[in-house]
Amino acid sequence: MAGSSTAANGAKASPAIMSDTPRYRRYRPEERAAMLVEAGLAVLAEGGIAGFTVDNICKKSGASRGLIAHHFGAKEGLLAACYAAAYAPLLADLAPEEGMLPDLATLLDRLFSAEHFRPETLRLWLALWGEVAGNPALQAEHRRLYTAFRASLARAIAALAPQAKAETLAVSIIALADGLWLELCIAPDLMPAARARALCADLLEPVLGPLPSGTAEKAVAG
Amino acid sequence: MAGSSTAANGAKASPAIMSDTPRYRRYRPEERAAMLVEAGLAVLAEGGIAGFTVDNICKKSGASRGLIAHHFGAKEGLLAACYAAAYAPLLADLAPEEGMLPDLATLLDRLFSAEHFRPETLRLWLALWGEVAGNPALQAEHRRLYTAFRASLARAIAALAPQAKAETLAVSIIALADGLWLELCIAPDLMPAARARALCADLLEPVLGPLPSGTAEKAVAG
DNA sequence: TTGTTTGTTGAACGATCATACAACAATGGG
DNA sequence: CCCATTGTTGTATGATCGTTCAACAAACAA
Repeated sequence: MAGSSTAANGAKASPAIMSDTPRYRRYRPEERAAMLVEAGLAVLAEGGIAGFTVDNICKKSGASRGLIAHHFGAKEGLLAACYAAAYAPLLADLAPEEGMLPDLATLLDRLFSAEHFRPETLRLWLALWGEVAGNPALQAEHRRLYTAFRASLARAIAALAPQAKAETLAVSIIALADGLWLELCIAPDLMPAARARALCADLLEPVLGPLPSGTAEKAVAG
Repeated sequence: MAGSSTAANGAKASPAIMSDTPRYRRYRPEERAAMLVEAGLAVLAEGGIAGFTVDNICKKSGASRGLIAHHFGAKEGLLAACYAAAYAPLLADLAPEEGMLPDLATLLDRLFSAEHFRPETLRLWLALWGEVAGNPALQAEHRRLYTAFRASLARAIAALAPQAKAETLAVSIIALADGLWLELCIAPDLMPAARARALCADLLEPVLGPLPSGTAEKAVAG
């Protein structure tokens, strides 16, 4: 929409009317970056990594082509930012504050909350995981975040059942959640969040004993 | 390498020497199709869906560009064939023959065998899953194959422990395997096949009782 | 109002993509 | 040996990709 180097400039309707309506809005760098990240997450969820194109992202965010390079250096920089942005809410839910950790049943409720456990989110993760597999920088970042995630879970397990193999169980729980997530995406009607949560509890209770809100009610974030 | 419509034809070294060395080999359609599928699986494993290009596939298989369209209509046809080809060995391992079903411990050994449980294979699945999520045709095919897979597992569980919720457990086992597969890809050194198998057994044995080859040895296909 | 800063624009560019197609040649039957 | 069949080739084509960059204008200070 801005002026070009051609001669057909400034000839849009009436110049007098044009002058007081801004051609675009100027955002602070952090605001614009956040807009691009949000658009990037949206197109990843819609079309996978193949849909993560400059055109799609800019159309979705309302920005112009040049902005991705301007704010993130290149498309890959935006992808890394999208990755961090996708992980952030999960970590925030599972370890809200330093020192204060929810109990295991609450963690499971949040992990399988309707907010996280939905096809849209999984599609996003599928696209990101595929990239992580071949991108050392993203892989290192994933390892760092995953470790923190697992540690929170392990501490919650240890608090509930000191005799259990907390680290090992934490690994299994995350793996189970990821796998159930996958099923949700393939057959959304057969794997709602509540069923996934119940499946997880069924497998855990023989090891850890009954979990407070195992079957129903008292859902914290769902 | 074949002739072109330009005038610079037939001028390769010596025509007399050329005449007895075939310019290319002619395969039966099914053979060539299999070669292209194999190459497709390879490039998917190496570069994800982004690496699944006509150029890459043809270079890998030694064929020329036109063959994908000739044998599969379009690139998407080849992708569907690759998907079926990726699922086939898993199904063949888990339900070798109609009527004759291995016991659960053997099934787990095979599911977590070194043949299936390796990063290369996961990268392939990651790429395919990402496509399945947005492709109704692939999604239907996945559902069909997955259902057969789960049914085999459920029968093996029912044979071992009639009182268990076989279908539910089968779903959980597959989800757990998928999630552990994912971890393998992210941190191959931390999640070898044997550890994944052990994690699975740890979670299952409190429900099903001891599994024959739970801890070590007697690996069937690993 | 004027000038400076800087976030924004979009056309241009070369690379790469999937596909179509007409010419070519390997193979096998005659 | 010749001919018909048909699997194979690779150029041509138009679309789309990520990136660059010089011009532009919004915001703000003076």
